[in-house]
Amino acid sequence: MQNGFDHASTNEIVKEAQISKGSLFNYFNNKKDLYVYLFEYSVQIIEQLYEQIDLNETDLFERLENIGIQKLYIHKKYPHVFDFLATSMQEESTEVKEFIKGKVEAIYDRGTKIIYQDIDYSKFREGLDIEKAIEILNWTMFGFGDKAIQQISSFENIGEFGEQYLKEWKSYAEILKFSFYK
Amino acid sequence: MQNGFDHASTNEIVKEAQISKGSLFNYFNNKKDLYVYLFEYSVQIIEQLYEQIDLNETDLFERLENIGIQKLYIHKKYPHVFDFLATSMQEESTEVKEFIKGKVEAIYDRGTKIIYQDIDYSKFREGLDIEKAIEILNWTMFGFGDKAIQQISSFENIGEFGEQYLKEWKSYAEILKFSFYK
DNA sequence: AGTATGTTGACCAATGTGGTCATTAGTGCT
DNA sequence: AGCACTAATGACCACATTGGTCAACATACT
Repeated sequence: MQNGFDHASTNEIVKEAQISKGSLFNYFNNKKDLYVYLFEYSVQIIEQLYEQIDLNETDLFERLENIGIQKLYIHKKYPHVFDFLATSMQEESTEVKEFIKGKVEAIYDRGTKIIYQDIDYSKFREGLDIEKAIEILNWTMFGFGDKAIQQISSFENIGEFGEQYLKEWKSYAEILKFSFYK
Repeated sequence: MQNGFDHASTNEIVKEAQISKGSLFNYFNNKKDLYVYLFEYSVQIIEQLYEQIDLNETDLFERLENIGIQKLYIHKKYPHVFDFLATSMQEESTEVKEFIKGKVEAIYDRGTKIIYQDIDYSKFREGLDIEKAIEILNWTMFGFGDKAIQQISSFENIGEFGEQYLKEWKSYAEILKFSFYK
């Protein structure tokens, strides 16, 4: 995730993971296999997130709020999954480029499709460019998410953090609702 | 910028830069000197940006709009300056870590101090949490900036792009003003 | 004790590392 | 053209790191 495929040496990996070189190559035939495994693992985690989305919730803010919390919990459990996929998208190494090609984009596309499915857009005020409004909402959610992740390590109790996170987010959401909703 | 100090090999650098190894080490004593030069060069570019800020403009949206355009032009001229400093902040290499230490943060702090100097906050509606509003504004500016940068390469004429960029940004700004201003 | 499974790190050939320097190419001047 | 000077080159160096192997060891269970 930090260095990309070519510059991620197995020596560094085993040192960081505190396992021996032999053990790594006992479980994986080669470096590429390890990468592929990690990639597919990350994909699977994100697919799980998609499946947990409640499509009966038609309010956009509520929907995104739920996803945000899920994401937070996933990030606590698997801290590098999202970053790994994000960086894999701009992987330069010829050895894995072919394998990745288009896969991440496809997942993101599927994600946005699900996330915005069956949303009740009649709640938005007239004269508003809804697409742009959603972009703004997305950007502030990402921004807020990043901010939260930086603070997450200072909290022991994830549940407690989740509550405070939710409460704080609601005040940001309120500001945007003021402009977005009727 | 892509690999960090340790994993940025001089071989790769000269290949990418299309110069010979000898030429690189004719102008720089060693790899660290090159890094330090690049760092200070980037800092200088950003300082220039700060100096161009018009402090007589007290409207926050106008102020940020001007800075956004300046940033866009800088990005066109020096495409990696901002990314270089952003990644240098999380540089792990012991060889340059000490040199960077705190410098980037200091520059960012100075930046935010200047950017929000003498802003007329009386324009904001009552009951609004101004700090949070500014965060939202920042996040959407970053988001919009990223989006613009991805499109910038497809434009030949930077001036033309700047105009379209500005026009599009104004419609985002309008949505936020609806919530922020009286 | 014996077997099966998991883990280790010294070791390997191959490649890559930051850096050097004698040689060559290019430029400007007379 | 000839000369002087600067700038660019890439083969070369000693050494470090690379992905990957494998015989030896540790542990757990019957």
